[in-house]
Amino acid sequence: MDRRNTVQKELIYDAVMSYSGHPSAEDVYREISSRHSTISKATVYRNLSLLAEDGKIGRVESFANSETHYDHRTDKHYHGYCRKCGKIVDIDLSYDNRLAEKALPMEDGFSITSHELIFEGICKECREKEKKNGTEGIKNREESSDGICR
Amino acid sequence: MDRRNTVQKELIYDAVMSYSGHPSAEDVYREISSRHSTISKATVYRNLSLLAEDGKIGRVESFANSETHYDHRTDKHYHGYCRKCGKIVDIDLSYDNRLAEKALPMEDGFSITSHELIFEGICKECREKEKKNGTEGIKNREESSDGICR
DNA sequence: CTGATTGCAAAGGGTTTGCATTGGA
DNA sequence: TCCAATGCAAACCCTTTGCAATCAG
Repeated sequence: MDRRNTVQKELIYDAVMSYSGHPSAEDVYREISSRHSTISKATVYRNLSLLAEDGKIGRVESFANSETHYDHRTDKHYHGYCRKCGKIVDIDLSYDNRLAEKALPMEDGFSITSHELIFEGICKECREKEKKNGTEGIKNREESSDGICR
Repeated sequence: MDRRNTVQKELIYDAVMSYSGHPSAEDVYREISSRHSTISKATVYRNLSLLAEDGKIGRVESFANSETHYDHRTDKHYHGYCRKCGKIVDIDLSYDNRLAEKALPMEDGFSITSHELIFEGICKECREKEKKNGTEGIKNREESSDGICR
């Protein structure tokens, strides 16, 4: 099952690499379809998976039932997750391989291969919004559809 | 918006507390509906959310687009996640509050409130299955529907 | 040529929601 | 009484899949 190069794959790769942040499949699709209007969402999903599998781009596993995000960085590092708008940010904390060695699964035979460390919090924009309208709710992810907090 | 006690809420709470492991909403629903056949899935989802919000039960945030799992433990601790069947296991590694202090968000104004550390790996049952039929695929989660690996 | 890749639309899973009804405080 | 909680079904979001057509190697 050898890989072939297609215009679409190229476009998708370029979109991720040039994206300042951590785009979701939807973000990549939106970005590309403005110019290449015939691209299909399925193609975007398929290629993001392939590219991540091949280590060409990074994948930020989804958290709390949100979307999967992709990353132009391919080195292991940690992420922060805004609990209001779902935005992903990079965290400056060196990746600690020894963590997996220290961890003892409490079930016989479970073997650890890697780890993910996610810092939950709130981003600047969402905190300011919270202050303004006194919103307390923890899931106003829809408020972010104005595009500001992404 | 004060909370009321209902038979259903009680049943759901009891199901989580007596479950050996980390049940999903589906697990809880299946467990209860065998006796209380009229309970609705929506009620299970709603109550699991309320109970977790009130800190009566724990919630294990979903990982890699799998289901959300719940926990009879309410103290902060880490989990392992089987990449083949999605099973959740407890990890014996003391919860490190200082991790959040050491982490520096690379975006201005992002404030961290907590963290999740997930150890990815493979459980005993899935490893043995892999050996047997030489399956290499990383997403045979359907194989677990036989109920063994949960 | 040949089979990997595409676009489309339909299906999938996990979860949430609208609404009339029920029932706890 | 009154509003939170229920059951049901439909809607929801994100993602995957089946299929015939296309296109890279």
